[in-house]
Amino acid sequence: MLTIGKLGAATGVKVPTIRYYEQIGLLPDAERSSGNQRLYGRTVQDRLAFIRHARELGFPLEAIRDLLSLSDRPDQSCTEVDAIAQAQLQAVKGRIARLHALKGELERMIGQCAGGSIADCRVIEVLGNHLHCSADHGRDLLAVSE
Amino acid sequence: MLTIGKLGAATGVKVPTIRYYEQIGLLPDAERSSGNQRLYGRTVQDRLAFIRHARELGFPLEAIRDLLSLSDRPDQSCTEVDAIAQAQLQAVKGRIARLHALKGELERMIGQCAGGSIADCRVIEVLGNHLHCSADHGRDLLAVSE
DNA sequence: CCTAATGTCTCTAGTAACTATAGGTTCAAG
DNA sequence: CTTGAACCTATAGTTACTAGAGACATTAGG
Repeated sequence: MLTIGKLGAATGVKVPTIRYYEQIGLLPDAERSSGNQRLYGRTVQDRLAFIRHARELGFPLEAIRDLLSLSDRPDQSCTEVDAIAQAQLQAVKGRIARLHALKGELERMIGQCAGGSIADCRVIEVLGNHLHCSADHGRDLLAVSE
Repeated sequence: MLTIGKLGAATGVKVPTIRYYEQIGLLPDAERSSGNQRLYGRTVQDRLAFIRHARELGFPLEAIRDLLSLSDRPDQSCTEVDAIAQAQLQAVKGRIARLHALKGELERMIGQCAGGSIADCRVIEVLGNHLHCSADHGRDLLAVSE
């Protein structure tokens, strides 16, 4: 059995975050030692590793809650799980494309900045102009959960 | 001159968000009509469009504040400008790298989810297993602020 | 065994960046 | 001139944590 600190070290999740996950019901209420300290077994460690990993991949906690409840009913189709992952992938692809465009603008700005004033800087103009922008202005799935 | 609703429609920013941006000083205090309603001109519209796009790209409001300060003071010395731009460029590069790793991970997960039942679905297993993961666990993949 | 350091406990409050609600005012169409 | 949409302020709620205070538990060294 691990204390909360050991569990945090083992999974890379901070101690207050573990307590927070318990509080919102993402982890079960922990067993307690004689001195009222939380104790964790392998099951909870695996569950927390899953949460950690899913969070790193940008899944919001509610999506993770869904995934965890789905995995408790392993006979159902994984279409729903796949859909969540697909949505995340689309959002990520869009972000990469837009960040590449911005990277180019910043690099050009830094180059131009070598000798002059920034009056010529086009970064703000470009970002402010829809015509120069490849973004789809629909809802950004990742924007919510960061 | 646009009302706040028209401005929101023109830029894709919700009305309460515009008022919030004014409140935190990201937008200037708006002109008011005789009936105390906010009125906006082209300058503020451009500024808000810039904020919208920068937010889509994941920049925190404080970074956007920095970027805007460049356009607010176009005579600013190039040294300071260069430092801010370089910092933003580094942030963008880091985000691209992490998003790229994330993209690969999601694609692999989806590839392994062949549409069967959850019992066979690799997505959940992959998410729980660090050994299948190429992500850098030292840092939050999606962390926005550097 | 005692002590000091570290770890853990609960609770509250703070953060970013909004979003929603309540209760009132103004504007534009019919 | 009325009606309904859009606007106003102010407050509170959201997500996913993070930080702090003050008290109890555990562990390593002497």
